[in-house]
Amino acid sequence: MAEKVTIATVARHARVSRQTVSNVLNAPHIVRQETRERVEEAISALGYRANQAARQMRTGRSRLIAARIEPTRDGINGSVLDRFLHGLTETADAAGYRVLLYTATDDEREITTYDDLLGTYELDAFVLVGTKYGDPRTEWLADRDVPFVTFGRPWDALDAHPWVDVDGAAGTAQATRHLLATGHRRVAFIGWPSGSGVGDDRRAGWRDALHAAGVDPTGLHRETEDGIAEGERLMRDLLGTEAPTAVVCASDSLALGALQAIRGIDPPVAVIGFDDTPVAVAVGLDSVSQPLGEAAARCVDLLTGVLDGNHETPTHVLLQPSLALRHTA
Amino acid sequence: MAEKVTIATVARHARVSRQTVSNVLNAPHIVRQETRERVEEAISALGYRANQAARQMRTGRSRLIAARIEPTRDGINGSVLDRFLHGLTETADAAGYRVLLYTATDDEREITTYDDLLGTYELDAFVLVGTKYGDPRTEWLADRDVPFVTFGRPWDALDAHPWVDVDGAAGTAQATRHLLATGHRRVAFIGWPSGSGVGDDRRAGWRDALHAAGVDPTGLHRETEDGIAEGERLMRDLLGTEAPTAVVCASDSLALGALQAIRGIDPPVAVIGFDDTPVAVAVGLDSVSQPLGEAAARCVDLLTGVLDGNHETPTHVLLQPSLALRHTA
DNA sequence: CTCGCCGTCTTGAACGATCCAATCTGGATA
DNA sequence: TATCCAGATTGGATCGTTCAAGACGGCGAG
Repeated sequence: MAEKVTIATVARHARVSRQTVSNVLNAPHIVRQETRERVEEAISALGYRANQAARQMRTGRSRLIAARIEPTRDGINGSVLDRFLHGLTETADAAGYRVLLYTATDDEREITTYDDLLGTYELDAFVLVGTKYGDPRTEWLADRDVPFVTFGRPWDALDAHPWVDVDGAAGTAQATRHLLATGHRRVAFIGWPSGSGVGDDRRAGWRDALHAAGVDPTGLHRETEDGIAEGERLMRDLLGTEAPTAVVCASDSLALGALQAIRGIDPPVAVIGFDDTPVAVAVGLDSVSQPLGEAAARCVDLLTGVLDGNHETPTHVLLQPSLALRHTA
Repeated sequence: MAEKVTIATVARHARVSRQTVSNVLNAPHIVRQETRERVEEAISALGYRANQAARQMRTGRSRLIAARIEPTRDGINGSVLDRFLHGLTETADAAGYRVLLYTATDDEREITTYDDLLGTYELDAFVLVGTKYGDPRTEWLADRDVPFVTFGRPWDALDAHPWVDVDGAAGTAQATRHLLATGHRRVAFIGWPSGSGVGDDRRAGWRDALHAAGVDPTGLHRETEDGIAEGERLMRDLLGTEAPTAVVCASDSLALGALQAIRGIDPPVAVIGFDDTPVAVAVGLDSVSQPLGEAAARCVDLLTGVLDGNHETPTHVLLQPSLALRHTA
């Protein structure tokens, strides 16, 4: 077992002082080129790697970003988080940061966890996925000047903190326009009850697209909690009245339920879901696809912007979704 | 902003020395009860938290465990990892460890990443998900005496290193027995080509269960790469010959394909998948369910056993899966 | 010629915890 | 009263890095 290679080993090897080695790493421009090259040579020859703990102790920065991994709620939508996390890890890596996972069963515990992570690990930043109106977590973090980004807009105060989001309204609008373009007029919408920012946004996209096309949306929409069974129930309900010929859903779960409700109906009712989850891919359901990798990358961009003191970076990013067309619309 | 609370602050507050505070934290039994209580009181009054970087610098241990998050291969099976990671985070947390994510596109890069993580962050251990025959990664880690556990057996040398796995053969056997018990005789199997430990294991479970029931499995099995389209193709192929009345599949992807192939056939062919992914839940597919939370917990157990020098813990854990019955069988 | 400045490099101290060896305390024993 | 001992406590050194301040030589301006 070779002994540990520290900055002192490198310094000895390159016949300079510790500080000069440190400067080569952290402020290369103040070191003369010839010296710099000698040091860099020594670094790679010895396989030196800066010890993060020691660095952290001095600078107070851990180069660690915390992200929450949730208890796989629905199962269907859980995979969105999975893809987001992967993107986050990849981009953070490239920026010299690492992603630390944490979980919590409720908001209060989550805040305790923040305290813990900050206190013992000195985390640099947090990434929150999904926030609600008046979220206590963002408030807590903001109060303490802890850098953080949310994936999802703070609907009640868009300028409260940095965020990255996908334009849900644009997604449902795009889906609706696609259906209109293929000849449908009675395009329905199955979504969530009013009050959730995300749900309202997605419904608005559908409504606006219909209005723009001169179609009256009255009677063409239903609201419910998320879930396959609920989607099926509401779709049957829609079919019972003046049946729509197509439907846009606020989630793949709802869309999957709708698909089950229309089985066997001819001509087939077109269905478009939201999130492009693996389930949608599996059953060939058309769906609005969120650019999750891109979203994760932007989260990291925003954070590094704040962390590296670059205040010129924008603090809000709204990404455009795309339509994954298969064969249900 | 209150100034930082260090071990010295606590010591002053409790009118003892730093070392005594440290002893209260790391070796409580050698401190007189009265003193200990005074120190503990000071700790909670001041909200003191041991600084991990400082501790790590002295002890060389980071209390960090690395886990890989993969690029969501299939999408369907990706969610298995998601659930596993959640369990890992939760259990590690309880044991005083944190989970750090990493990714890599290929084995070579992954090993470079190990080197990096060990060098700069001094990671305590690794959790690998899925290993192949003669995996270079496990070899590299073992060579350097880095503690690690795999979720998935090293099929070529079961004693090579600690592992946790789910008994796939038991799962397919259970599925097969269930089908036999409900009156099926011609129970087919759609799996992966020979050579993958996991695939061979799952096929063996089916075959053994048939043998035990006195059913000849000849002509009742097909092999292919994973995927929905492949599952559908092979199911049609099976139907073309002496049609089976039920089929057990090595994955939910294959099972989903099989389901599409048998649509409209009466009496319906029973289908059972493997992994109990969200897709299976969504479409009501019966599936063999792996106890992922339990598996993650056991991984942490094994690691802490090694890390805390407790050599009496077992090094292999084989868990039993269960059958999630819905309505396709 | 001297002074100050700049670029380059070096030295000592500090971050907050743990380990080690030395010291203190109080009670039992000679 | 002096001695000893075990248990509890203390101060100093240390981990590897960065920060702050200073040293050194050369150069241009006064």
